[in-house]
Amino acid sequence: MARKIGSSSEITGPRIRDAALRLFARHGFASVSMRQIAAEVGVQAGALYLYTADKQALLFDLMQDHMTDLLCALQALPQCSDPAAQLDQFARFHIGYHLDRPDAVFIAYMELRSLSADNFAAIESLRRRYEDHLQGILIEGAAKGRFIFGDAKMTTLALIAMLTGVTNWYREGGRLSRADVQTLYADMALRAVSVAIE
Amino acid sequence: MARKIGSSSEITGPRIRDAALRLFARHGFASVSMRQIAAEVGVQAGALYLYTADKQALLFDLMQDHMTDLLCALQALPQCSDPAAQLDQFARFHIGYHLDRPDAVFIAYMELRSLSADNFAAIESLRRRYEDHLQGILIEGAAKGRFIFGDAKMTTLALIAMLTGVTNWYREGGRLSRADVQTLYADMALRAVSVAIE
DNA sequence: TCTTGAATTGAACGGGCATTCAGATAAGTT
DNA sequence: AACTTATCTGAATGCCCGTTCAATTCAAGA
Repeated sequence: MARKIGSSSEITGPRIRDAALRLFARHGFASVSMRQIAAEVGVQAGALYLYTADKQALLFDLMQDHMTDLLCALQALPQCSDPAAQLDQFARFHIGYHLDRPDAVFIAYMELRSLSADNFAAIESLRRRYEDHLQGILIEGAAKGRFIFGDAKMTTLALIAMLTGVTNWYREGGRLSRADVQTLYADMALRAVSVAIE
Repeated sequence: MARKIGSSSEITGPRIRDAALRLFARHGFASVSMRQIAAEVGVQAGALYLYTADKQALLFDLMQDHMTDLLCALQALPQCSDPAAQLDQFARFHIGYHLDRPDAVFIAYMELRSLSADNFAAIESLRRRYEDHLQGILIEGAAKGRFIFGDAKMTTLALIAMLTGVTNWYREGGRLSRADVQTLYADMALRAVSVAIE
């Protein structure tokens, strides 16, 4: 037997990417074999190579799409001029976006070292753009005298690490709701740069 | 040829653990082969099994020793009663300890999913004890009216994620000194729970 | 209905994997 | 110097890896 009934690239392609995303997130890129991904989709390993050049490209595409989508969604946020409102919005956005895509986020932070040098550089530059957005908010807030903090770059990285950490423990249906978590993290971020809350 | 000149378990044992620590941190547990570790030490792969039951035990021992040492060092800190001083001390300790052992820390946070179920539970329980220490400081500070925050458990995890994030970017000899970084992170932690700085 | 090309199989390739173990050699002890 | 024991080799075992490709079958347009 060869071509399967009901088969089409519009179905198999996304199914491969979904399976790879889930398996990479759960077990790690290096531990997942092409055969495992294929089995999840219900095809033979060879069929994967109609949809990706190789395993590395599969990982890179997943990461690049995630980062691109993230930057797009960030761009689409409504503008506001008050620094505290901007930081609050950023924190809520980051938490919400990350809680919606736990697997993609996990991969984007854990599998950087599985990328080839070129691919790593490409992803790092996208990530850098995201960080720069937050850093811009912090610097503007400091210039306007609304924020106080020690070092803009370090504070940026510390805040992003803090916010991203939510994916390590948050589970749907737990003690705290999504909105609770967004508020609590946003408030912590604001206080961390000396904005009084309540 | 068989036994090598100058060979002894007191030398080879630690060298194997050092090599494994460095290689696991750099390339990931799943990507590192026993042959690579052996080559780093200058010995054949079979010799590793005089020092570890298998590859999984090698990882587990590294992680367990790291967590045990961390808890020991935490215990050894001088006691103080002021909540703000306690949090400041904890933040400085965490940053300093983690900057001293980047490889061990990296493995302890990245390779949890490479552990067997039993080993994972053991490491998680050690990590839980560390988190509980910080949570105790936060709860006591809130009870004394010195700290304000939304939720103790969540704040604990957020602070630890923020502090641990330092290992992602700090490099010896960079723009900020070790002491700078400790001060900046400690101040952010304090502000995040509403303690006024300066 | 026939033809074309998209989709997939299944086998094969060369290689690396963790782990085991009999045999060999050096270190240490008497 | 002789003996014991700790240490290590090197080959072997059985398995899984990523990737390729000729052959095959289905879908869809003419």
